[in-house]
Amino acid sequence: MAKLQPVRGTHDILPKESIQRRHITDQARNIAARYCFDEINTPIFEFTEVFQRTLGDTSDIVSKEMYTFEDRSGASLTLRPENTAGVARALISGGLSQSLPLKFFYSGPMFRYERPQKGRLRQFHQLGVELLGVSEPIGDVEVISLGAQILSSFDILKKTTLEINTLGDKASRLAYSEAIKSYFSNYESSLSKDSILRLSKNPLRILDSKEECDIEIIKNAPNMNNFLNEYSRDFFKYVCDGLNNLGITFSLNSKLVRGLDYYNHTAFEFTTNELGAQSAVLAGGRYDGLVEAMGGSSIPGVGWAAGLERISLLFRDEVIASRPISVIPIGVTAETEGLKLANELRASGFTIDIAYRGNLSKRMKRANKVNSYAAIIIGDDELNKKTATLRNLDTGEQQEIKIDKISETMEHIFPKTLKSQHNDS
RNA sequence: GCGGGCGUAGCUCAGUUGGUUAGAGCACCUGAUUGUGGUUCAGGGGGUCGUGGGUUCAAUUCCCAUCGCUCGCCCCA
Repeated sequence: MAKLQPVRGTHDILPKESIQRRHITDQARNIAARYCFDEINTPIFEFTEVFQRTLGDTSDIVSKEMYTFEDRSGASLTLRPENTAGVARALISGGLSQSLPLKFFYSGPMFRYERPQKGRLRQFHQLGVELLGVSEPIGDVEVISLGAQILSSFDILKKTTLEINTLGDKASRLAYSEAIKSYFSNYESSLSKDSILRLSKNPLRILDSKEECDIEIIKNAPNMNNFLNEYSRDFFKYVCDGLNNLGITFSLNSKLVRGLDYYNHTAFEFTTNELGAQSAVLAGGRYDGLVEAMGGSSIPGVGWAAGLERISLLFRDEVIASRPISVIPIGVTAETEGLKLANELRASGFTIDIAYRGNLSKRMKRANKVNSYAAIIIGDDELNKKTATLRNLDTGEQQEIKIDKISETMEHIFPKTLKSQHNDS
């Protein structure tokens, strides 16, 4: 339809899907809370610099995927393409570094100007965690285990594979980067266009390439392991041992480099092959240099982000929608009484839908359509007797109840579990 | 940014080798049932056939362009 459409790569999240989304974020937030990660909310836009400086000019995100615009004062702003930079900025601008270590959970929309496809949108949603101020590898282990726990709670951990790698510390990474650079320089004429560019800007990224011509050359490239210094090697060993200790299975993937410049040491991805071209469900790593690069003091960090849409695609269980009680007034006086009654019941915790229009039959149909488990009918007969007719829509049983005692009576007839059955997520 | 596939009712889709008023199922509305839902039956509304142009006596159908969706490349959650 050439009518009003949402902007490309954006979607309306209708009630049915919203219920599922809320369930996912609520559950993730609760589990993160058990690890003592507290929720943080940062603005969805920042000064462009915040992302430019931290993600690195060579990253695809900065070079071609950011939603950047000028506001009325001429400042360059950018819709956040990810949230780690925003959290790091909050840490610096809020002076939070006084109370390290800090553990944050977040969820919300992110924006990247990409070609939409399955599991990839221009406005998408991530939830994630950041652990700041812990340079020890135990932090990596806990953060990864939190991710595994969350995936497991949706019963989708089994659909994923945890891949991990180490990029080493700064010194190791630098040494390796040099070696890679000189190795690939020998084959410059055979490399893909992208990789030739990477050669000067960010040689490690060549290892990530999926181009036929590159893959041949990558096979014999120097291995990171040979360039790790002792500290980096011990660090990674601790992480691997830690995961084994917790019974978290993983596979080593030395090609796992990660797109963003600020990563060092541990890099990991929970991947799946059930999402078409997109494989990463939850991914992250350690970013010890980030806060400093942004102008703060040297504060280490490790964290991950998960794609809500991707989790949602894997997590197919129907989340049960709410079941209300329908209040069905017939006649003007009954409507007045019905509104009062509905509000009283809502105040005591019941979920009430009012059937607005039509004769009794129509309003009963409405009650059935919204899946009510009971109907409270008020008409002239009832008004005269100051009662209401309560009909159980599952059994068809019907009884008269006194209007002035309706809340207590209802609480008595319907147990708490029924009353709030949809409010538990 | 680059490639492939697809655009017919709110949804899922049929259809036309170019030819009167374009179909089905589901959904929606009305009635059978003026105070009793789910099932059933009868009827009804809803389409500029994505948009613009071209070819033709005639285009939803063929051609071109464009927009959108979708899948993939790249990259990422």
